[in-house]
Amino acid sequence: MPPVPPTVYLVDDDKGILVALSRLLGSAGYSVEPCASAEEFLACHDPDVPGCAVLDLQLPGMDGLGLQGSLAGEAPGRPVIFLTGRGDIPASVKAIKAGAVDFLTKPVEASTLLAAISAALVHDLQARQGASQRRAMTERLANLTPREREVLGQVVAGRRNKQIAADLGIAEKTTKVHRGRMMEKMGVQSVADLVRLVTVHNGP
Amino acid sequence: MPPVPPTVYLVDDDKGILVALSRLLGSAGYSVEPCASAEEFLACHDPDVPGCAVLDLQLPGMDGLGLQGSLAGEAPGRPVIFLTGRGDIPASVKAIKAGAVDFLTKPVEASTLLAAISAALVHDLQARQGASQRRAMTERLANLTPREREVLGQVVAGRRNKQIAADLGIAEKTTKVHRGRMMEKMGVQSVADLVRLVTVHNGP
DNA sequence: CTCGACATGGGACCCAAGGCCAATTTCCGC
DNA sequence: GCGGAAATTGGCCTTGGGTCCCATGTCGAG
Repeated sequence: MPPVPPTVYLVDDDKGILVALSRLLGSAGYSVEPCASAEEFLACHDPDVPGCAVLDLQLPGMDGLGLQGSLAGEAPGRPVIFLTGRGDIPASVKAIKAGAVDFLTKPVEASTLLAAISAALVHDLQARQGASQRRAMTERLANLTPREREVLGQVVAGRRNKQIAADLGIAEKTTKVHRGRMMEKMGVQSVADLVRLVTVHNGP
Repeated sequence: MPPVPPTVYLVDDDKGILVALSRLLGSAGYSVEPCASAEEFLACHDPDVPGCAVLDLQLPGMDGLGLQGSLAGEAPGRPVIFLTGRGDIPASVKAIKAGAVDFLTKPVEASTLLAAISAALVHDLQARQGASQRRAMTERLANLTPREREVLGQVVAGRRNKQIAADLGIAEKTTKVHRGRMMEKMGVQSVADLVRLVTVHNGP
């Protein structure tokens, strides 16, 4: 449906699996990127493309969990689904705790894998939207002068202009000026909106 | 250290396990509540006691995952650790996804179990603190009159007194009265504090 | 040196918020 | 029906927030 179909990165050292899954996912409408190793995946991986990763646990070089760790370092974290033949419980627990969307075992039902991928893509979309909002926020923050940022903090903390002025050692009039320009640059009309903006940004 | 030591609920149909773990956890300073079945556990379970639950997967009657589901329905959700002999990967994935703190397999290292319990107790403590704050908030909300609640919503939304008055079809003066009493009852001095209070309450 | 961004404020003015005092109406429970 | 809580509104005054115009001073880039 979207103009840019989501990409599923397949990472497995078994060529047969790679071919079979590529066919399955391709016919499901996904763009597929098959890789035989973590290194190969990292080389062709574009964090800006929406999609998810389906990883085997056993890989030459860096293993699946290690790759998941690398991926988690980036933002927005690419959603990961594990698909492995010889997984054990500790590995599955570790993977899910580290944020994996699912942990499946071979052989896998096509419907199961597709459902997991669908869920992962939902996660990815939401993560991207959140990241986009956070970027916009960071940008607006960057346009503030140091003084305006200080005033922002105090306003969000619920301080009065008079108190802020006393804290900063300036006239109340001046804080009004900074405050007004800050509200303008942040694109909000009310303290309520400002607080929501800031807490949403710093929270998740 | 705390005057009321946290309780660890042990649910396992193997008497030997129950005895052995009771001894281990008792000597670690925990209060222990051994149960042979989900039903027995639910009967002696007091949600108000701080602590966590260590569940086997296979139980007579309701199984571990079912029990976890029941527990999740309550608030604050009692933290659950699974400890099982014949667990499989899908069960472990399901358990962790459903919020289990950990999923361990028998035989378990004492240090592993104790670490998991320690983590679970941290979760429990934080959940209790959050629930306590939410209760306090709900109580304050309950003390508001219907009108005050309406005004609360509009104020948090950043509306002006004049707009609120127009929306409610009343005089601006009246909204000021409601607003003042609402701020008083909510125990906040500024709109910023109010917004934080409300969003923290409705968020997590 | 000049320009622009930043910080600083004074004066005037307007609107918003809130406190104080007083009043009416409505509805509920005893 | 009476007491009381809730909702409603008025007037009056103070404080707070926000805007406009204007002015000064610093500092770094060009």
